[in-house]
Amino acid sequence: MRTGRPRCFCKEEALDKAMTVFWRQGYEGASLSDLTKAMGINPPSLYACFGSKEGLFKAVLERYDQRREIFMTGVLAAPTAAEVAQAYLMGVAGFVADTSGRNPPGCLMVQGGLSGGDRDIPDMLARHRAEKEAMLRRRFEQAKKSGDLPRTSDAAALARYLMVMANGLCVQAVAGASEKELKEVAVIALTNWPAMVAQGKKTRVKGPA
Amino acid sequence: MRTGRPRCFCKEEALDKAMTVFWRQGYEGASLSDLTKAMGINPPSLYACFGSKEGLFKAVLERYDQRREIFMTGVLAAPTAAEVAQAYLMGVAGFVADTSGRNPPGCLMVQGGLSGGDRDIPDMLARHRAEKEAMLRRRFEQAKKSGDLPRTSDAAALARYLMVMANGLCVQAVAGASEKELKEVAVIALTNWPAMVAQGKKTRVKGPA
DNA sequence: GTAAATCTGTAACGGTCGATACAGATATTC
DNA sequence: GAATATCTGTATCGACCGTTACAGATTTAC
Repeated sequence: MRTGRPRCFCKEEALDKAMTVFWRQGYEGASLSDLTKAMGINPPSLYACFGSKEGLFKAVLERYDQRREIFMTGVLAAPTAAEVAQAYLMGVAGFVADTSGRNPPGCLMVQGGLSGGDRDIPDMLARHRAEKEAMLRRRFEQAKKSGDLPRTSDAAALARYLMVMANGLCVQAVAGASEKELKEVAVIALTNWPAMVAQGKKTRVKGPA
Repeated sequence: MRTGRPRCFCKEEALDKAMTVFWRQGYEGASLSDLTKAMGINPPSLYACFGSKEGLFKAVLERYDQRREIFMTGVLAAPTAAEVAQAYLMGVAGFVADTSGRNPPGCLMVQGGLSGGDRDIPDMLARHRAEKEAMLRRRFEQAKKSGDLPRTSDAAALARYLMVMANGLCVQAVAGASEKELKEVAVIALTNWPAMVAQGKKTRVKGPA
């Protein structure tokens, strides 16, 4: 066992508290005093455990990823590409407009910071979002191979479309949109799945304007 | 004429310089020294002219609105609802991924700040985005009256869908997406317009899941 | 001309930022 | 027990934040 005085707080609980603050106020908007107050610890404890504010954020983001991994795994396991798309968008719509009060509105990967004094955090978040997009793209490529999606369809563009929708839902959610309103949008976005998957062909012919 | 020493800088040019800083770094990420440096003036000049950092931001946002008004007017003047949607999304896709280097990527109303230490600026920006959404909604309501859109279609949901897309495009743009990639997404989003406009009926019957 | 008004640059304000020095407390190791 | 290691709270660090006091410069009003 490790020597010295043991830690007086639960690391996971502290991360959850910090997550809420970053989620609601963004990386730059979350001050150290906001964080330590929410986490119920003093600055030296925070620094001993996480190294820096950025280190804390990275740990929070990792934990966030772990939580969302369950969701993504379920989504990708849907039997068809159409059902993947539906599960993803409806799931995101419900999640970002969470009415339970357990989470702030939106998504940490968006609300955490799109811009800032330097690009470190925005870039980090962009990489995490790109990773999710890549998961969807690979799932759609697999659907093309299995014949679920036509060969002409553009897996990358479809994944990007879903990601744009998801990010847009985050923006709308933090502006106060209700779960009902966001799910209406998700339904609209999913309505033309048949036309969408055929879009790859058109794109190849005439390209985007 | 006004008495006293005249101002040594052009107010409009200074606002444009400040706009770029807020656009790229967000409200909180833009420090006073960033702003005064970009504007080429000293703090007292800034405060005499704009009152405060928030006052400067409001003036910048007003100027931004003026610039975008030309775009929105053109979009709303399109003959059909389908063409309005196309003009809007393709226009936004081109704008937020601006390759000319004249503007930072994304949109001031999104990049300016989704979150923060307090909600003043995020709320202000949300109101401005909601205003644009309302313009689209009113245009679609008008299209319903003129028979361009079926009576069953949901003008509010269609406008919200376009807004979600536009905001998502901003997020994707600031993460480095190219104009080509964003326009591919816009094309996909517009592909199922006929199915989308009929969605209002479905929604009324079974509601969003 | 003189007075009044406004803008300018310098220089600094109090406050808060993220981050730490330090000493006391609490554990393991021997 | 003594030695060592780690965590804790207090109190504070220098840096930068948004903001402003002040004196000099430049204009109009009379």
